[in-house]
Amino acid sequence: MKIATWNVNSLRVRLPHVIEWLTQNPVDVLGLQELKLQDADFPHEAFQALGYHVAASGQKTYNGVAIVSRHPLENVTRGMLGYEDEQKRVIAATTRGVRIVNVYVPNGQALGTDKYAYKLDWLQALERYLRAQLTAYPLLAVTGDYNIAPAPEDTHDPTVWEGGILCSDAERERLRALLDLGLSDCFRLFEQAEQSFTWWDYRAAGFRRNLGLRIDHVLASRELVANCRACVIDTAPRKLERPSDHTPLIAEFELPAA
DNA sequence: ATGGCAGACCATGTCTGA
Repeated sequence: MKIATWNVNSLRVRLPHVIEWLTQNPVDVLGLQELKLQDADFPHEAFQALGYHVAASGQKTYNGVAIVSRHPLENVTRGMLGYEDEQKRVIAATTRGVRIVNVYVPNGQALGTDKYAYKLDWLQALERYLRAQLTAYPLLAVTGDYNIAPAPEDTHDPTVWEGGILCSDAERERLRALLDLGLSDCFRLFEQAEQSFTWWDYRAAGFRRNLGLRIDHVLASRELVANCRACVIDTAPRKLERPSDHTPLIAEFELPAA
């Protein structure tokens, strides 16, 4: 079972890329973030035509998440129970016995801002939410744009990023708390090339110069991670005309017989 | 030292992103 994540930065603009990518990479599950469109405008037909099922939670202009799945989606939920939030950042569903939680973690803008406080509060709510999800669903994958680089080596230049937004101690502690629930960062289960990133700034030729960050992750529960066979970044879509600033990350699992 | 690009919106500038 292949489970992928991709922040598309406007599904309206990126739909051709997503459809082409799914055609070339027929993953079982794809978590999308930053749809930037309302549910009424979600392009269901394009995914149906490829044989995919979709559950979405969108809003106008900002945020928005969806789960695209080759197999039917069950027990779809939107948002985090007990955490009121106008911003559409969480969607979850079960497919083939695996619980998928797909998240778009707040950016946080800058340390000390209201948005930063919201990010830290939101991450605490995510911890509570995932603790409950793990209890109910031992086979759990959490896909998403976490907007946190876990360690200095997940930035192109620690002297630029360390201590700042996406790399502050408080953010990393919140991510660590998620891992401490019994989740693993699938990417680091395997030997990887140095300077491996999932996001590059549009400005200053960031991608060409590989000035990136690794901020998109697939976390897997103990029961699921035992069956993880690979985790790779696909930089191909970042090379296309009018790309998203993020590129897909794919984790592959050998599932125990149902 | 700063901004640099991209997307959305009752747009011709402003907000947000990371």
